[in-house]
Amino acid sequence: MKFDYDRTYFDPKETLECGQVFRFFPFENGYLVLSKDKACRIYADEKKTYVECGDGDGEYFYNYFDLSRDYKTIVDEAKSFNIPFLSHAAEVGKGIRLLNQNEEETVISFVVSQNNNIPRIKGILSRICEGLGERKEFLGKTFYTFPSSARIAEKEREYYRALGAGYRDIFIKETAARLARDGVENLKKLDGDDLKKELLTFKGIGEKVADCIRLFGFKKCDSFPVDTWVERIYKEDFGGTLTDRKKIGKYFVSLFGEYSGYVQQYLFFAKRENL
DNA sequence: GCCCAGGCCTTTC
DNA sequence: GAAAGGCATGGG
Repeated sequence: MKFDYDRTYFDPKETLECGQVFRFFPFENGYLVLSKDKACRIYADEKKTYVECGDGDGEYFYNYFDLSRDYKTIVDEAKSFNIPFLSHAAEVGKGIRLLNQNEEETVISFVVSQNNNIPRIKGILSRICEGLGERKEFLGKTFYTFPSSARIAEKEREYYRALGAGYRDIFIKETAARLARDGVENLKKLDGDDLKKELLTFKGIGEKVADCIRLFGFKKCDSFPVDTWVERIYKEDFGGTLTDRKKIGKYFVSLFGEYSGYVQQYLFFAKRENL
């Protein structure tokens, strides 16, 4: 099946390239996007963005791309802070949408992300899926599903080392083991503060990764992950003087409240794309 | 060879 | 509680 949406507030490149997701690839005139065990094709013309997926997956991807939310309000709200760089970032990134990603896939993905670059993160996750996921086809193209936590936990750390995960090998295995043992449902029940506390008890999950997981995997929008790019934005574009990343994050959340996650994405995208 | 990447853990003070 | 060192790997 296929559906379309006004491109103004839903742009494929902006949504996929703003650092929230790693399993997507150039495909024809757009992208192939993989989530959990599903795939879709996404592309755009001047006016509209199109999503093509399996007949039973329309609702899944409508929700995945967060299409029931009004992003005009969010962009206007971001601009209303009257911060020049933010107003600019919200304008050039107004086609960004915060995805509703699978929780367990998000946890593992951001454990892999620490002290790492995006192309390499994508490669490691691809190889995990190729090795442990289920082989499927979509539009004549082979893809692999994201494996269950139990499946990931079965392998020894050396397996992930051989995939190029480096010292994160043990974090991947142990995090998956705990997710498989405890179940993700328990995490879903927690409120934002308790969720973060719980995430911080996982080895390999610190402040920044916990913020990414609670934002991208659990839609806690009062999150402002601070990585090297955000630290740069804070210093160069906000004239900030704090050096502690935790304090920088608190500062931004106190400023942007429930819009923090969206604002963070606009800023990150604009900075990284040098727009 | 260098420095950096959506950082975190352990040790030490 | 803060600061410093170590950590795997690949891209630029």
